[in-house]
Amino acid sequence: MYGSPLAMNTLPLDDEAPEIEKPVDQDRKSEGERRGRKASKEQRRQQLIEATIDSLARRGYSETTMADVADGAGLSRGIVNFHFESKEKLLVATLQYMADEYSLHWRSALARAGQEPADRLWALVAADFDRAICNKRKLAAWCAFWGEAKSRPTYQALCGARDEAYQQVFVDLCAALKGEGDYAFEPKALALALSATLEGLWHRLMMGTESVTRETSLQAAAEMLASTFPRHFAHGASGVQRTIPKA
Amino acid sequence: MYGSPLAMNTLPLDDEAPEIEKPVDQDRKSEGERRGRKASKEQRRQQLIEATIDSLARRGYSETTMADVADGAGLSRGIVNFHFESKEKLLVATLQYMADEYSLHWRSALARAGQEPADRLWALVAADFDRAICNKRKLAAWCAFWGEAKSRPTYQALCGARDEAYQQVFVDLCAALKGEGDYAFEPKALALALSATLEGLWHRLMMGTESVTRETSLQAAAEMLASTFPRHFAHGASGVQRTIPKA
DNA sequence: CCGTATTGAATGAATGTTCAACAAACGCTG
DNA sequence: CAGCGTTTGTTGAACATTCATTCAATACGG
Repeated sequence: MYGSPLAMNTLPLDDEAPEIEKPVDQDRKSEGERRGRKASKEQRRQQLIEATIDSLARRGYSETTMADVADGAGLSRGIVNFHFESKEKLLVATLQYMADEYSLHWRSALARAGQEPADRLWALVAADFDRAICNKRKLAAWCAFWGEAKSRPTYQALCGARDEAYQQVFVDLCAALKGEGDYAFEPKALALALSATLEGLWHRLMMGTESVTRETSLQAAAEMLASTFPRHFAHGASGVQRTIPKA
Repeated sequence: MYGSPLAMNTLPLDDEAPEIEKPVDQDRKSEGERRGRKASKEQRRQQLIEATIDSLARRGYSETTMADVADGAGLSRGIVNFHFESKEKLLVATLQYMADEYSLHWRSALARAGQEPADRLWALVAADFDRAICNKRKLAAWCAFWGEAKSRPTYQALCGARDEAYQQVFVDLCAALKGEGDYAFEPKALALALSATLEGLWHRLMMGTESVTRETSLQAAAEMLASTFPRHFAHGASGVQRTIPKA
């Protein structure tokens, strides 16, 4: 793993106009100012991975070249083949990094949530729209990989960021809420629908068209929760008012 | 437009194991047997577009080559540049074809549905999981384009298959159902969540991992509808039992 | 026999990879 | 601490490959 920075301020959503550029430089600068020659092996790898994410976001998978990555990192052409054996390996390492970061992110959010199933579910949903994870740069990179995943087993395995473990958490939470609220749904099916909703909102967010922002996406997810679990969540514009603290 | 074949049997869902190969040959054979030399300009274009979808599904966007498309169509190398000016134009035409087909499909489903908002909403949802539209081949091709869409305005415009018109239909139906059932949700937000759910389920379906099939996806969507509109839909394994025919 | 569709080889550009040369840090010895 | 060899990181040019595009020759249909 490459020391993923998890800032994770869970709620302050604001506009994301300058998000494509800023976080990159931020990260680069803060991560040890030594650019010239020093910088450990891991730091160089990290630097190249960030440049790869940049390139993927800016030019898409098919137009991401080794030269572009190297230029983006401010290094020479041959350097990538030194730290990563090949382009393929660089891309796999990049995807691995993003998958690790995502996984760590939702697990961390879950760990910090309370014991109430409703709180935990909300924590998961909110985490998905956290700026650290959910910004145009990262979403675009994810989408670039998704596009290639079907024809590449290696990607396919890693692209299941919302993997089986994640899915199982949703199923368990849905089942718990069903018990508390006497709902009629089938937990497994509903859990699939819920996590698919988050994925779909990500997708809409990434496409960027329309006026879909992180705020409207989170609000849409909140409406869905309020409709699905009326005894646990209430409809409301900003965030979600919990209705029943205890079953 | 290229004469999209809309079979559209709305409900008979079965396993989709042989779907990747079969429909292609089916289409090709049925569309006028003349392969050798005849075949009108439009037919050749259609044939090449189908071969392009094949290649996108089989190899992904970045590995789709003109040679592969030509081979897949059983024609020579230079032929694509004759019927389409360039690779870029071929891909745009392919995406255009798929977008037209998708748009026609849901509009047609809506046209055949009754006047009841609940019926119409269900028709839209079911249409999304129709075999004609929702099979591994087409989904993989869609995903290939999605991956490149963010960095290409041309694709981005066409990739909004679930476009503003589609979204507006959802909003209107949600608003109508809200009036009928005295629900508390905000129609615009909920409509976004609903259409995102469909998109997310497509995504899951395409990734192919897990045991997500067209049946389980449709069931998940049905659970969601039943939870969201309890006065219009009932929970049930196969399909959806409508509860209130009239408001 | 004319026009049009089709072929397949040639061409040139783009790009991943290799590698010999170079430079900086490190360790060792006197 | 100075000197020196070794290891390790870095560079940029050369190379080989892949691939879209072009085009002269060809074959078919009307």
